[in-house]
Amino acid sequence: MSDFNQKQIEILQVAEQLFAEKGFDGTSIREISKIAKINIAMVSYYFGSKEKLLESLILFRTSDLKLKLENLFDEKVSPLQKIEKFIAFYIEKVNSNKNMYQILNFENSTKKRVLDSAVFTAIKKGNLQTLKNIIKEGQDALVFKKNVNVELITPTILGTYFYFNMNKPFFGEIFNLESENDFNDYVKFHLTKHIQQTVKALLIYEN
Amino acid sequence: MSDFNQKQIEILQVAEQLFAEKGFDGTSIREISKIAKINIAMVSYYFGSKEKLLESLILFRTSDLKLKLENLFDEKVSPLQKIEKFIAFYIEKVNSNKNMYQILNFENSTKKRVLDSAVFTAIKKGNLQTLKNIIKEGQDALVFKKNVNVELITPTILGTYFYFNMNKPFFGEIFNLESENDFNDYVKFHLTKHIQQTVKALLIYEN
Amino acid sequence: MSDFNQKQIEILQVAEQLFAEKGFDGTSIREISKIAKINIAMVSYYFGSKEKLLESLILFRTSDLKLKLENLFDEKVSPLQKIEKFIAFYIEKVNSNKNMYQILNFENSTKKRVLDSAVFTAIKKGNLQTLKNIIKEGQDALVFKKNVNVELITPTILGTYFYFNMNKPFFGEIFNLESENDFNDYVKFHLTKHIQQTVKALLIYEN
Amino acid sequence: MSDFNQKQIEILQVAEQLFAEKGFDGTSIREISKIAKINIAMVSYYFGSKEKLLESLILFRTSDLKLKLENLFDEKVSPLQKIEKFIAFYIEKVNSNKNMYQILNFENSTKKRVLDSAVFTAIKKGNLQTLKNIIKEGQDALVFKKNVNVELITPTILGTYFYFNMNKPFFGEIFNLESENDFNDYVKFHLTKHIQQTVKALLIYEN
DNA sequence: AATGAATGAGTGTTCATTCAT
DNA sequence: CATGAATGAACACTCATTCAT
Repeated sequence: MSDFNQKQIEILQVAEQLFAEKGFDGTSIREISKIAKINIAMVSYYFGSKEKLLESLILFRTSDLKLKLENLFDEKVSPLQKIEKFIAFYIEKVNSNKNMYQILNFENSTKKRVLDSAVFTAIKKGNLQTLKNIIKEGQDALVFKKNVNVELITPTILGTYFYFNMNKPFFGEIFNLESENDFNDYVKFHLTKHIQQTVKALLIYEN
Repeated sequence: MSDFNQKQIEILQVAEQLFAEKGFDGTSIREISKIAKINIAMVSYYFGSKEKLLESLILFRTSDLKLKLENLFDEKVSPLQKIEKFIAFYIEKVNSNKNMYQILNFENSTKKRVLDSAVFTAIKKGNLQTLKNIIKEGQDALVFKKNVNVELITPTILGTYFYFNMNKPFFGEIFNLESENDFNDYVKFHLTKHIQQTVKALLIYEN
Repeated sequence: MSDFNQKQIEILQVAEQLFAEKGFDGTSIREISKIAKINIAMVSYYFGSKEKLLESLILFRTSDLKLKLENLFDEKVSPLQKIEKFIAFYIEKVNSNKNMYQILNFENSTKKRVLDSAVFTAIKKGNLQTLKNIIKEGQDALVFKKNVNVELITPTILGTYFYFNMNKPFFGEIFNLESENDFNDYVKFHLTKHIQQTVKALLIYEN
Repeated sequence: MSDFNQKQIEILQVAEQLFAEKGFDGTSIREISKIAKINIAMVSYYFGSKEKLLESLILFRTSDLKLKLENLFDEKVSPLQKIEKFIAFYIEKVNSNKNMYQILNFENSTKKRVLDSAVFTAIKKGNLQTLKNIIKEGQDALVFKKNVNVELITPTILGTYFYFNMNKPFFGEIFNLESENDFNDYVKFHLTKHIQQTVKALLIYEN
């Protein structure tokens, strides 16, 4: 799937961690090389530059960001169940790639670097289309109402998750989440359910 | 309200803009001083250090971040209308302070700097309490259902907005928003409505 | 005449010396700052960059490169004497700026950097014109012959000097020149005379 | 004559070109290896080091630098004609090895590297002796005058050429030389003649 | 009260070279 | 015999900060 060797992958993993923790500009190559226990020249040697390291990292993780749901929908399940599965799947995917999403969210907001948005736009559009198909199916089956802004549902799904994640200390205090494990469990069992409830209500309730 | 002089305020405004655009680490004091047309030494002189400049900036803007809704709820309006107002008010506030929120969101995610979270926690808790009061009122009036995770509603409200904002290029393309004005109009008229719909559905619909 | 302060001038002098000795690329900012006993950041601080240091150096010395001969020719002297004076003056000027000429000669040959040749072209053309005027005068007085390629006389004058200078070790051995002083004396008394003889012969002798 | 294999010769040729264009320090092994389409390690492998590559290059070209005039002077020609031939031959040789001379001129001026001057001294002395023989012959035949500094004639011959060459842009403009071909033609037909005229005048004209 | 001058530490990057294979 | 992988040292340059005035 990727043509990075073991050393390169180690560097990418360290970089991912640090970029997520401290931002791209807040992370120095020296720091990466120190933690990854490699020579400082290796980053330039392997990736060309710090910026290209970021690009490589994105490339390395991009395949992980695509939702692979095709087979998920072969089965005979109701649109409602499909929505639930879609959300659970999406949140789980994002949560298990949270470092990468943290990086992308920030670097995307920044006007400094222009990440190759064509790739991401394509992924987003693909995911959006999947969602649209499910909703269309539900609307045709008269289960879902019609006057809903489908494009804004993804912001609600992911935005809820990201906001929760960005304010981890706050919600950690509120919900008494002490470990990374606690956090992940909360996401899996409560946050996901909340988002599912929210979206289902939006799709079903007429107002 | 604040004890910053005119020059300091100018610096803070430039810093806010640049920190939002390029991140804290991606912005140099040189750049700030150049744009603000002040001497480089002035930042350290006025604020002590770059880090303290950020703290001052947060302090300077913090009062803007508090929702001032007290008087809003004196009137006799239904809980549903109150929720709508609350959301509209919240989004409008956040959108008009988006640079500051952009900075806070990122710096908060970062493990590098520990912003004085006591202040923000207090603000967040205050806003949360306001929301809780409204919902309690609606539940008591049997308009809202009971099994809802109130603490996760703010993530839905703000998260939807932030995700939309962070992916401005994507949604700009989808919704054909060409100017900052178009964007603000879309937020005001469509995104706000979507969030209101979503939260109302969640609060009312039983599932 | 120049707007460089004392520290800057010191740096320029050290840079001139080192650039002449080791070439621009062979000289590091570290070395300059060490010898000039200044902080390494000062070069960038004062001049912007290493390349701009070179430009500043050229600017600093450019005025020295112009032949100021005007007053020299007010007097009633023969064209032959004027040629002799011109050559003596030119060689003396070049020899006392030999470091600068060494730098210019090399950097000019190099395709890497394009020194602002407009300035130098102007100087060269000015000097050439001075020479042309003298020769014209001699030709009008029927002292000098006509079929001479005036433009190639400067190459003969300066080229002879530079070749001698570039092969200092060789000629030092041949002529037993042991010190810088010996060298300068040889230039002043013998090389200059040789060049004068050469040019005069060329201008007078018919072949 | 040389024990360099084809690959080594290719490297030497590329190095010669680049050293002439950008100087020794301005040229990186990476660049050489890229253009010569060889592995970076090959330079060190074949030549030991970058510095030794330069030495090898000089060694490789040294034989080209010797004037092979022996057979030229078997014939019954006048000293004047011999001088003319000597100059034409010398200039032609130097011009066709101009890259190498460019390198030597610079690296010789530099105090950084001490090129094995014994070899060059020998060559120069040999060439000088040839010239001396011719001039002696002319003086004995009472064609040339006696009071001439023979050792300074080579500086005049080569210096004129080098100065012309180092200021190619300037003379290109003056003489309207647009291509390398134009330049070479000018050297061959006009510059050479000028130098011949100059030296002949110096040798014949009494002053 | 304000600033120009200056600096040490740190930045990303390139260098020639080495070495295991 | 030849080379891809790797590296320590050095590179030019920028950083936030200090300090004398």
